[in-house]
Amino acid sequence: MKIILKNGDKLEVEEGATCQNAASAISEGLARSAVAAKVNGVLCDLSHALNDGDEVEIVTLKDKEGLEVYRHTCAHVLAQALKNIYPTCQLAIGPVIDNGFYYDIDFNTPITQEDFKKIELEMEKIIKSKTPIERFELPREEAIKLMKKYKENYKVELIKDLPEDSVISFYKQGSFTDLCRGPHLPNTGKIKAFKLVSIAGAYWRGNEKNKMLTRIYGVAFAKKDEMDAYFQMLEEAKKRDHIKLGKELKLFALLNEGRGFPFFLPNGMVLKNTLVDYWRDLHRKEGYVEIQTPIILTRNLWENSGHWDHYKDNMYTTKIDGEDCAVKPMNCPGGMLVYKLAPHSYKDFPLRMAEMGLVHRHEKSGQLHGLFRVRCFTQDDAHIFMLPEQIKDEIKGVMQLTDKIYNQFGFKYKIELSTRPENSMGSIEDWDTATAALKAALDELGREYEINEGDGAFYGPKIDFHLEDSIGRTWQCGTIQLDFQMPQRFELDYIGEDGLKHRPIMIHRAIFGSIERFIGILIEHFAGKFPVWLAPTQVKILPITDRTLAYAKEVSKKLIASGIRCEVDERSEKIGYKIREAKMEKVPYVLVVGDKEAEEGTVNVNKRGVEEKETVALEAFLKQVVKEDKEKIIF
RNA sequence: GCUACUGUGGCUCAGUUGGUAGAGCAGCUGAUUCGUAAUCAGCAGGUCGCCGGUUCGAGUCCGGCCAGUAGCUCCA
Repeated sequence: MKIILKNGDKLEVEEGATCQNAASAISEGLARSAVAAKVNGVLCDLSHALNDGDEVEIVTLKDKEGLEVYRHTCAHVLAQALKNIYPTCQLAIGPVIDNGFYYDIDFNTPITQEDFKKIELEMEKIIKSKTPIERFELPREEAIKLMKKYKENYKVELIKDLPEDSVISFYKQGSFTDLCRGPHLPNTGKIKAFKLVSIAGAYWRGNEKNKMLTRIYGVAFAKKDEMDAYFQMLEEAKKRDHIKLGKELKLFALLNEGRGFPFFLPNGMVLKNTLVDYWRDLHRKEGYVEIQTPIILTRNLWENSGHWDHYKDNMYTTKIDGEDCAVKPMNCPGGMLVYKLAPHSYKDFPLRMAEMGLVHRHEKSGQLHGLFRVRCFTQDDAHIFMLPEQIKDEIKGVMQLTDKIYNQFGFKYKIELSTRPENSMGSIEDWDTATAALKAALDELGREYEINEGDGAFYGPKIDFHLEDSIGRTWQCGTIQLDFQMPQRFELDYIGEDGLKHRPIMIHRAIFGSIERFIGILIEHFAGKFPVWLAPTQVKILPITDRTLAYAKEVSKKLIASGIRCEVDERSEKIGYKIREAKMEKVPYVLVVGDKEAEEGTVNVNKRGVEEKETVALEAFLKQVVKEDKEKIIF
């Protein structure tokens, strides 16, 4: 028998010995840390039998796949523990997810988080027993019989969905057997760090018409300290929660009187307006024109756009003079009407039409969440009308603009390209040209991207941007979508060079996505410590005694005249108290002014996040803060 | 919408086995004029999410509703 063993360094060790399975092959190769093996490129158990000439690769907990095997085994240990404690519960599915696993179970007695301790103890017991995990296979009918014997109705249903002639694999650990594709750890003792974290309802097979099962979530890591780091990250995320900070920093309010409709308070309004100003300035420079279309429009428009048929449940409707109307859930139809106001020539293209549009959508109550999911929000929409040969350059332009904006906030991001789905509209040629143009734009810019085959909207291919915030979470924000539907439904046209009518190519794109949501992300990304140009209050001036109040006001006057958002704390409090408060408000610059400063015409600068304070001439400080505001510097 | 949990003054929370609410911060008034994360004193502020039930009596027990949170589903 000849086995070729590859370790992490791709060092090849040839073994002429008698390796029966992957485990023994690997043990010859000095790889104790193996949790699974790849035999000829296929992930399998360490117990997998080998044939002459097989190539075996070690999979450890450092590999993504290894960690998945580990977490999957955790799910089985959870299932076994549950069966031990609640013998009549029925198992559904127990897959691996980011950071851990879950198991969906049909309990006949309600369970709560308080039961976790008991379950975890049972899991510990199973882990300590180091029970071997063995794989066995059965023909389909036998498999169904076995699961019927165990009264696992969900498993029976799962097997019945598999092809007639398939061989079904099971994994057995002690008295517990579960239907599973595998692979798994060689024994339960390999699990070092896990914790059950939450409980939730989940529909069987994700369909809301089916029975709701109980889902138990757990996390699992190769080492205890990795798990600790994970929980630390969660703590940090909790501190940054935008709903909490929004309240503390008086940015916005969520009230019972307007569920899903956020109130923006003065501080939050500064954020919003600053973002909009920034957006407007950039778009003007990029050759966009700006429009505004009405919030309420008549039913026939929405019928024409297709929304009345397909989106009505999410739309707020009303009657005006007896005529059905709807509040816009999207800006496109209004934009189409603007396009149609006048005939267009190919010479008008590319026509870039932007709209900061306020849209309303009736989201179901359980889906609302802070500023992340609301019922009214502002989209930084734009529609670009163009010739087919302009697609590539326009996409490039939008990509570069997007890049500029995301960099402004220090976001890293990932790009996804979604291609034609099955139920697409428009000709295959159109899709091919458009998709090729999107690819060409990405390639020419040298951007890395993932392709989501068949994941485009039915009306066109799209590019999505996923932001990564300062603690590693990702958010879908920007999108560039080609739309073959709207121009057709609204019969848009232009006169080409040939004097004939043609249908324009149209994209819609958004970079922030929703201003409200983007603000929520920014709050969490910066943990409320906004860069100078965004900070609601940029400078707070603290007079040490009432004697220096006049000087403080003079300083403030100068700053305000230079366009800086500045406040004076006029209260007769001690300086320590004022400092504390200003710091908690996360103001970027706190200026302390006492007799000394008043006399010299200086300010004592306390920069956020910097321990050392410095006393500088007022003019010098003014120059610096104005520069930071204008140049939108991030720190 | 579904499942689980939560809901006490502006905020953060306490409230014992059911005996008609308590603190700190913030606010207001007064004193203090002080050099880098809380000066002192006083005052005011709540029909305990809403509705109903059990009880002599409910913030506390039961039911319904509303809202929030974690998920699920949804986001043409």
